Amino acid sequence: MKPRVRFAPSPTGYLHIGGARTALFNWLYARHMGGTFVLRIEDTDAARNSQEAVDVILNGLRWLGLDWDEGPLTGDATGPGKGDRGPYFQSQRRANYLNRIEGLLSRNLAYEHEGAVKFRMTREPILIPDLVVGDVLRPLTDREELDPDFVILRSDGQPVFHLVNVIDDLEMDITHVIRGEDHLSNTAKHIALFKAFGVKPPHYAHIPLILNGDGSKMSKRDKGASLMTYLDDGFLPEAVINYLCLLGWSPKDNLEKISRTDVVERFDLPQILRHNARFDYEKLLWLQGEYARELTDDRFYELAVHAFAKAGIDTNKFPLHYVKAALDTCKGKFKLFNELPAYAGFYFRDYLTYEPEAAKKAFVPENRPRLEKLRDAFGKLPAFDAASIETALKTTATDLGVKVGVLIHPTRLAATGNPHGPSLYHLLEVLGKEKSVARIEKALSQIPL
RNA sequence: GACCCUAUGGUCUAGCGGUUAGGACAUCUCCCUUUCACGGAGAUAGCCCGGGUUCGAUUCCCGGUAGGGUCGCCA
Repeated sequence: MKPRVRFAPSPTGYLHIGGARTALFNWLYARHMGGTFVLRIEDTDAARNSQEAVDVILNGLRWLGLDWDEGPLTGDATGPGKGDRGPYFQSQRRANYLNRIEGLLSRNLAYEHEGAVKFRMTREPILIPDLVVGDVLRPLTDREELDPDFVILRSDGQPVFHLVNVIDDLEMDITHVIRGEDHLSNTAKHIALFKAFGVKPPHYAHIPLILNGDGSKMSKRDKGASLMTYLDDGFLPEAVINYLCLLGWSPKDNLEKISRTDVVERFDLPQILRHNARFDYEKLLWLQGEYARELTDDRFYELAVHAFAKAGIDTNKFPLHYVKAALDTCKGKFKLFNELPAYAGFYFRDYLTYEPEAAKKAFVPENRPRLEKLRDAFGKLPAFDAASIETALKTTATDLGVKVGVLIHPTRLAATGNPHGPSLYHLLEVLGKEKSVARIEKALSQIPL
């Protein structure tokens, strides 16, 4: 029998990076086994839920490329879904829950208490067989000893998480529950409920949690806790996916950069690690650089243009060949797309602000005659291509008796405003003779006499 | 407080009853180079502590410590 797994987030308005990894592991397992990946929205808390909050989840999963075989098609809880075990919003499944509760009440497995309904929890320790952790024997805690029974239907008429989660897993024929380790202890309750419904519980696989870089627990407030911050910062989904795969799972053969299809081929539950992992932003950045460098031109242009637009720079005002030529000088030189406007905005702006520290060093009186001579040399060039520019600059340096760096650094600053950037000769070629000379001219006006 | 899970360099990890404990990120040095990035060469750095089992434990067992989780009419 092919496994059926599910990702069952609650729409709170954001998608936790740990939740994204849970979704990823479920998706990987389904794809590896040829099973079914179900997306179910646990929106029982009506006051807190909204279509926008659901969209955050759907968009996050889509961005990562984690497609679901069954689940909602839109954020509308009453809207259409795909799959034959729907609806896939818990808010639409209320009748099922009430029926199940009736059943438990009639068999005296649950009872009313102060307007709520409580489940008669077994007093015996419960064995939780876990595919990652192994067999876990979970006895009652001291507080639970006092009152082991727990509420399954609130006095306001809302069924609680433990109940609806179990009922849906049961009715959706979920075979493997892959979820965060924070649910491990609660699994005893879930197993007891499955037994009360006369059904064998699914297989469980509890995966370790993701912690902050300093080892503290990652809460909503922590930077980087939300998946969308990575999208907003200009990360590539393939980099995020790759990194997430490496957190708590290992291909075991020293592979670091590994494609999604290779992971699908290798992924299995026993390889999941048992201990929590700290989120290493630097390593994610490294992977980002790896993937950014091998982007196809078309995708690179698209992401770059979008990044500029987000920063208020409309590249559509420039000829397409100019935009492409400008972007070509940047590819592989930066990592995050939201860094691009600062890195290469000079191509699309007329007024530059010079980086103060660099300007202090470069725009000094002794550089005035040097830049003047270089400006004249550039002005006389018949063809303003990178090779000619390089030759002209080197010849000028030789004539002046200085190292090329003496000319290069002030020229770069004059042309871009920054001490760092794309290859100088290539960026000047893209800017063209007129702009290049004009920018040197402008820089000369900055130099004190 | 009780219960549960976990423990290899700073971080992610591989590994094993006997290994020069492997890789990656980060850090440092050097090379390449117009800057940055890339690439190349090298360096620093690790088996949480204490018992036990064993000829021999990083590896197996127990205890401690530390981190994380759970014990809600939150999910």
